[in-house]
Order: sequence, then C-alpha cells, then structure tokens
Amino acid sequence: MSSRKPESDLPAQAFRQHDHGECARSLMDAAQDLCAERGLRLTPVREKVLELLLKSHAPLGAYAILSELVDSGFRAQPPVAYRALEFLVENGLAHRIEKINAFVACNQPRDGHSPVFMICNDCQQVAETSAKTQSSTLERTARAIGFDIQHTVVEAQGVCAQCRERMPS
Amino acid sequence: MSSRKPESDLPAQAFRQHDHGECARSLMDAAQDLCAERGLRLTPVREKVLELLLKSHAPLGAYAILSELVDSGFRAQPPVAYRALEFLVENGLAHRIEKINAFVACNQPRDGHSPVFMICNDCQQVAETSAKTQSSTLERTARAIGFDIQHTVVEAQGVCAQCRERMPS
DNA sequence: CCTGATATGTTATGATATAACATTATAGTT
DNA sequence: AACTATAATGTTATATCATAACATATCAGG
Repeated sequence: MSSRKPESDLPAQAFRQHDHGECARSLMDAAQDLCAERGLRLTPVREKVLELLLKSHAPLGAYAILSELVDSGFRAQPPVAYRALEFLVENGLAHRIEKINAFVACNQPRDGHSPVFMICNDCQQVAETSAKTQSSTLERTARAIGFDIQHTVVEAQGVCAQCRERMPS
Repeated sequence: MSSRKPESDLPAQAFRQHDHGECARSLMDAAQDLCAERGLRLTPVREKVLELLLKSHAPLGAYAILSELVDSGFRAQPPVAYRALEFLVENGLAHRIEKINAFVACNQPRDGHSPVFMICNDCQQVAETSAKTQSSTLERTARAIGFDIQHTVVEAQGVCAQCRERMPS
C-alpha cells in the first residue's frame, strides 16, 4: 500500500497534478498490451496518433493530428488520420468528444465503460471519469421508458477546480 | 383535472402515441407566449424554423432546414438557418443534438433544464426527458472533483420500446 | 511463396459551420 | 412623422470537419 490518499473511483486525472510523462507511458504500454492480447495491430500510424493524443489531456481535432502526422514524416491525407482515430476509438483506446469535434486518449482502457467527460473551458483539458458513477441515473431513465441504450454521450463543459482558483472573480 | 393517467416526470413524448398536431400547436403557442413575455422577437424566419422542427420529433440538420426554408419562399443562405437556430437554442425553444449535428424543438420550454436525449436509431425520433432525473449523478461527480458545470450534453443512442417490439429478433 | 484479408495512400468531394460586411426592419425618441 | 440606435436579415466567400471510392502495399496464415 502506498501512502497516497485514496483516489476514489473518479480519476479525473487531467485536473490533478501528476507526472504526465509516466501517465502517458503507462497508457501507451497498456495500449500495446491490449493490442497484443487481442491480436489487434497497433501500426506505426495508429501508435503515432495515440502518442500525439497522449501528449496531454487536451483534445486534438482530426486535422491537428493530421498536421502533426505530416510533421512526423507520415505523408498523410485526412482519411489516414480518421482511420487511425476510428481504430483507437473502436478499441477503447481513445474517445471522441462530441461537443468539440475532437479526440482524447482514453484514461481507463479495458474498462468497458461509457465514459463521462468534463471539459474545462479555461485550460482546455478534458477529464474522464468512470461511467459507473454515471450509469445509474441515465440507465434508470432509459429503463423507465423501455429504451435500449447502445451508446451514450455524457459531457459537461465548465471550469475545473484549478482554473477556478486561478481566476480573478 | 383530466382523466389521463399521470405522466410521471419523464415525458419522452416522442416515443409515446400522441396527437402530434396538438403537441406541435401547444409548443408553438408556448413559444409565442414566452417570446412575448420576454420581449424576444419571434420573427418570420425564426417562427418558420420552429414550425419545421415541430413537424415531428425527428431532428433536422441545418441544411435540411435551409432547404425547407427555401421551399417556403425564404430565399436563404446557411447563416440564415444557423442564426434562427441559434436564437431558438439560446432561448430554450430548441436543442442541438451533438451526436448527430441536428436540431429538435424543445419539449419543455421554460424548464431551465439541462435536457437528456434518447435517440432511436431505428425510427430516428428523439425523446427529451427532464434533466432533474439526470442532474444528481453528473452534478455529484462534478462536485466531487470541484468542477463547475456550465453546460451539459447527455445523449443516449439506442432503440426505443416501440421499435424494439416491432423488430424481428 | 502465394493468397486473402487488412491497412494505407490518394484524389476528390460531401457536409457542416462561420466570418465579414452590406442592407433592411424595428422600437423608442424627438 | 422623421431620427437614430439596435437588432435582424441578406449575401458572398471561405473555413472546418468528414467520408466515398479506388489504387497500392503489407501482413499473417496456409
């Protein structure tokens, strides 16, 4: 057991101070393991895109990714970026943030979760929190009207704690 | 008091059999009242766009609206549709469904709610349910991490009860 | 080493959205 | 009724986001 205080099941890692290098590295390792296990091919483009997403907890648009791919020597057209993103999203290694048409690396791969995102309008970071805390209400509502949920989008925009503290008001 | 059975606080009107003519008419009346009260101008284009949205509980894309505007004699370019939609959304008379880049008329104007949508992949209807049922979990999560919510997007995609019954499987 | 399946490259285009500025309508004031 | 500030609409152009379709290359298994 470490001496850190218990982290609850609401990671929201993006809004916490943390060693992001380590954070990124461990998520990349997890992605590689997961692909190996499932016989998925984490090809160079796909890995590069994941690496770009892992640079920070701020989401990247498809064309931002595309241009970084080009900078990295992958002579790429839009479908290349979209296909890599599609692979990552389908396999739970990244998520699309609908409200801002952008993508983030997943913080809890293999959770089978429907994620909940908190988008800070100030620092632009997006925190992912566990869906389990969320599911009950939405699922209960759905059950009440006989709706069979296949996919959920749950996103909140606002201001994270750190930014609020920093703010003038 | 009417003899109808109590409707719970989960309208999901779209997925229920109802007199849609009456539904649309009363929502249009409500919109007119609300605008009158607040000194908002429900101009011809704005009213027409709301009328188009009220034709059904299926969302319409901005360009679908635009083309129906043109059919109705409003020689219109994209900004015309987007501006009317912006007005309706800002004033709580319509909502944008992020997952499908489309718009629906609001079912509970003046609720001050953050709505929750259920999008049926089969019949394409979108039901709006009251946010109060939803707020607790998402807001509790936000409070736990000190996140100040300004706007929420909560959308579920799946199959509504009626469509599920109709289906082969 | 062949072959079917998967992934990538490339061109073209479709779909969604807004910036910027000109013009017109409206409501409140003289 | 004319004046004026504000709000709304018209219009052109372009930005941004996304995918269809088909050619080529790579890979894993036989």
